[in-house]
Amino acid sequence: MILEKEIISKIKDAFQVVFGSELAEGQVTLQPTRKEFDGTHTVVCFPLARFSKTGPEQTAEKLGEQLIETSDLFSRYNVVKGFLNLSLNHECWISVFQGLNDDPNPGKLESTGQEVMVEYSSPNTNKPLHLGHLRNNFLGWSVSEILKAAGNTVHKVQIINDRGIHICKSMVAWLKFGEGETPESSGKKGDKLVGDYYVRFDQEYKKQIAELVEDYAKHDDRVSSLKKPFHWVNQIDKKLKEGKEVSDEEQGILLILKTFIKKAEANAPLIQEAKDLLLRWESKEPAVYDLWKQMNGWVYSGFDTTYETMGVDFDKLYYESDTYLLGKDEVLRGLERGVFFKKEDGSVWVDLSDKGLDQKLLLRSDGTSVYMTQDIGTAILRFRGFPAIARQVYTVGNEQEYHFKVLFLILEKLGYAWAKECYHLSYGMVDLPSGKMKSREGTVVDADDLMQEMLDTAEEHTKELGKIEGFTDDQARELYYNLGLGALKYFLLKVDPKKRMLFDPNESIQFQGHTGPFIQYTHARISAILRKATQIGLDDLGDSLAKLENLEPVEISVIKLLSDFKEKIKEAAHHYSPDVIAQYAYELAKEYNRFYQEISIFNEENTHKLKFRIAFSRLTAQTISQAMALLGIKVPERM
RNA sequence: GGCCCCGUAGUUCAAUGGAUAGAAUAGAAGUUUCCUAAACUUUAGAUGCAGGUUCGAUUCCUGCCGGGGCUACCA
Repeated sequence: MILEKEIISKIKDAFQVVFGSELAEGQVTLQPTRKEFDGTHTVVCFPLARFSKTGPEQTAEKLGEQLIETSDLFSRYNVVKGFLNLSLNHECWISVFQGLNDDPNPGKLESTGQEVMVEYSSPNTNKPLHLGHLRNNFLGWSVSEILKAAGNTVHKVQIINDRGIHICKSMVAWLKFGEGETPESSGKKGDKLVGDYYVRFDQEYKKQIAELVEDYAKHDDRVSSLKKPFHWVNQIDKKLKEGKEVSDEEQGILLILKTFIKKAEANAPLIQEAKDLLLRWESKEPAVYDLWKQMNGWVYSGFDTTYETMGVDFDKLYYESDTYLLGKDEVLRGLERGVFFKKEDGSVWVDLSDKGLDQKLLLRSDGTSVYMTQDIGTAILRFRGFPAIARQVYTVGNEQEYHFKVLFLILEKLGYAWAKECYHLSYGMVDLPSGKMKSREGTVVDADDLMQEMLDTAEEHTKELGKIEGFTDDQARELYYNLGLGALKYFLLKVDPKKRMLFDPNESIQFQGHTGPFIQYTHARISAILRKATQIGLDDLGDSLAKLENLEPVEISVIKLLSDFKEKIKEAAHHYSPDVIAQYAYELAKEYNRFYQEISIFNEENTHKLKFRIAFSRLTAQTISQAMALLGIKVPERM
C-alpha cells in the first residue's frame, strides 16, 4: 500500500539522519500495532540496533523523536522495549480515506497482463458430489476470483473423468439390475442414479469375491477348516491395523487367503464384464458408446444442478475421453526421443531417480494409458488452446502431491518451459469426527443434502429471530439461500487450504461468531443506515471531509483496515489463500460493529461528522461486499 | 521400510522469527426507552515432549511421542 511505503521511506530517511547509516528496502519491519498500545504502525527496532550502534530502545526513541520533528505524517510516538509505536496525524487519515473513497477501481489491482488457468472440481462421473468436492470447488472458484482481482486474466476449467473402468462398473450394474430405470422414470437426480448403480456394482462384486474365496479355500487343505475366510481376513486386517498381536499361524493363513482374494478380484465375472465393456467402449462399439453417453448425460445434468446451487461455474470443460489419446502420443514421442524407456514387457516408464524420486509407469504393457498419461495430454492440450497462459493451477487434494510433482517433472523433461510455472493447489481433506469420509461405509456427506440442510437451518434461524417481516416469498427464499450458502462457504474457506479440517455433521454450521452470516449481518446493518441516509438526503459527502476536525480511534482503526484491502488481495493471490480474505472480512466487520456500538450515527449534531460517518459506512459496506464476493458469498441488504 | 504433511484454550480455527500467543464457540457476568442483540462489553482457559540456533522461537534445525497421507500395470 502507498501509505506503508511512504512510512517506510520516512523511517529510512530519519534513520539516515540520526545514525548516518542507510537501510536497505527489506530491513525496516513495519507491523500493525497491537491494540493494547497507542498507535497504528510499529517499527521493530531490534534488528536496527546493529546499524544504529546503540541499544534497540534508544534507537526507537531517537528514531521516534526525529520522525515527529521532520515529518508531517506522524502525530506522536511511544516506545515499549524495542518497539516504536507510531500514530499518524489527522490529515494523514483524512487523505487515506479520501483516496479510498475516490478510488475508481476499488478492490481491483492493476493488470499484471498475465493469463492463468485454474482447474478445480474435476469429479469422476460415477458418483454424486460430496463435501470434499465442495471444499475443492469453493476453493478453486474463490482463488480464481482472487487472481482476477489481483489483475490477472483467469480461465476456470475442469477435466471430466468420463472415461475408464469406473464408469463401466456403473454401466454393468445398470444393465444387469437397472430394468431400464432412468432419471425420468424414477424421479432420481441423474448423478445419484448412476452413483447408486456404482454402489450396487461394488456390493455384488464383493459378494462374488467372497464366494470365490470360499470356493478356493474349500479346495485347499491348509485353510479348508475356515468357515468364512473372507470375513476372517477383514478381522485379521483390522487387528493388524490396531496394532494387536497376530500369531504366526494366523499370518500364514492370511498370506494364503490374500492371494486367493487377489485372484478372485481379477476373476470375478462382474469385473470381467466391466473390463470387457471398457474394451468395447474403446473400440467405439455403438451400443456401448450410446449407453456410456446416456449415463454420462444423466450425471452431467445432475452435476449442473449441484453446481448451480453451489454458485460455481467454468469457462471451459475438458473431457478425458478427448484428451487421453493425446497423452499417449506424447509419451510415445518422448520414448522415441529417449526421454522415457521401455521395459521388456512393453510398458513405458519415466526414470526420475535423478530428482530423488523413483520410476513411474506411463503406459501399461498392453499399451493402454494410465492417469498420468492423460494428465500429460490434458496439460499440453490446454497450453495449445491458450498459448498466452503463463501457468496452470491445479486444485486437487493433497493426497496427490506426489502425482503432481511427478507430472510437472515429466512435462519439464518433455521440454515444456511452462512446466516450471505450474502449481498444485493442494488442500487438506475434510474429516468427519469418525475420520475420513468413506463411500463404502456410507459416511459420505452428500453435497446436495448438505446445502439443502444449510438452507433449512438458515430459514429456521431467520424465522426464530422474526426477521422476515416485509419480505416476499421470493425475497425470503433468496435470503435463506444467501445465508445458508454463505455460512457453508465461509466455514470451508476461512481455514488455510493446506490444512485438513474437521466437519461435524451433528453440530451444524454456526450462524453466530466467526461466520459468514456475522459478516453478512454487518452489511445488512450498514445497508439500513444507508437507506435512512438516502431518505433524509445525507448521501452527499460534499466538503465535509475537509471540515472534519477529529476522528475517533475506532474510526481510525476501521480506515486502517479499509486501506489494507488491496494488500490483502495481493497476499491472498500470492499464496492462493482465500482464508486471508475471509479473515480480513471478519476483522473489518468486527471492527465496524465496535464503531456501530460506540457511536450513534444519526444522533450526531455536527453535520460534517454525520456525513463523514455515512460515507465511511458506505465504504465499509462496499469493501465487505467485495471481499465476500471474492469468496463467492453474497451479502444481503436486509436480514 | 522410504518420502511428505500436521500436533496451539474443552472444541473449531488464527499468529511474514517479534511485545503479555489472537478469535470464535461452549462456561460465568453484564448491555435493548438509542441507526437490526445473527450484535457489543467483561471474565476464565492453550503452544505434545526434550534439546539446539537467535537479542527474541508456535514459527527455523535435531531427536522422541502422537495423528494423517503417499509409496499400484486404480483414478
